Amino acid sequence: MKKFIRMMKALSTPNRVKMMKMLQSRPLCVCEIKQALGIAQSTASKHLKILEDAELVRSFKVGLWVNYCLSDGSGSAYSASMIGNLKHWLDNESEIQDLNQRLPGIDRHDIVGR
Amino acid sequence: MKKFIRMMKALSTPNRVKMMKMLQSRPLCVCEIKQALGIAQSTASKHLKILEDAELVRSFKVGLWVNYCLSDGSGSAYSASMIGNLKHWLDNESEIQDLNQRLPGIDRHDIVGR
DNA sequence: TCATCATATTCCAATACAACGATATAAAAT
DNA sequence: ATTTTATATCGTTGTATTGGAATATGATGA
Repeated sequence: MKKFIRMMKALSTPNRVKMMKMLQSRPLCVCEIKQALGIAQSTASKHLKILEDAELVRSFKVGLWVNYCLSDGSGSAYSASMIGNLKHWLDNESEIQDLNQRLPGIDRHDIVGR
Repeated sequence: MKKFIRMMKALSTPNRVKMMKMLQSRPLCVCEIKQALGIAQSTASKHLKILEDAELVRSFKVGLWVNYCLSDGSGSAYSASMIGNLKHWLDNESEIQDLNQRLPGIDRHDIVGR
């Protein structure tokens, strides 16, 4: 039950759902996500940790960057199912379409400081 | 997006998830649910309203009682999917098994006052 | 009409959560 | 070694949520 609740809570906030939708396009680092959503870096980092704890996302370091990508779902049947559902859900939402449009123009190398 | 978030929030709390699992067995009135979960009547009523707003549950009056049952999902694709998933999810959880065991012994006619 | 019963609503306290700024950590580059 | 860069963590603040007690609503029955 705790795992299930953790997953549902993780996906109960627009910014975290948006992160999931963005990660469907490609792996992203924290600063790219912060940039795309217009939130503080600390906020982005904390949200990603919550998604990771829910096994919805995994991370791996590449030099200074930490890349986040969708989990393969092997850790939790609930998460696997939601990851799959989200692939085709919410695509018609203008908030998501706007994001998908901006995302290709966002590159970690172009992002200034904090 | 708002509908989706509303549904996820609705299912982000153990007591509301338990209500969904109980309603898989049979329609229940507020006092039966309050009894099964050991919570205040006002709390049960409020939770059920949240589930109803998320289109996970619907209600109909039968005399003084208000029966709650699972929604048929026609109102929201997200809710329909989650209602379906919940049918086979969480059945192994001891919290849910305990509930299912107690549920047959709970009858609205035997529940005293507030 | 008045009392009763099940439910809904309101009010309040306690807790949880999202967001930010500031600081700490850790890996590269100089 | 020191500085720079990306990320993580900490502390705080405002807001949302949960839960219960008290009260209101609405239907039924005497």
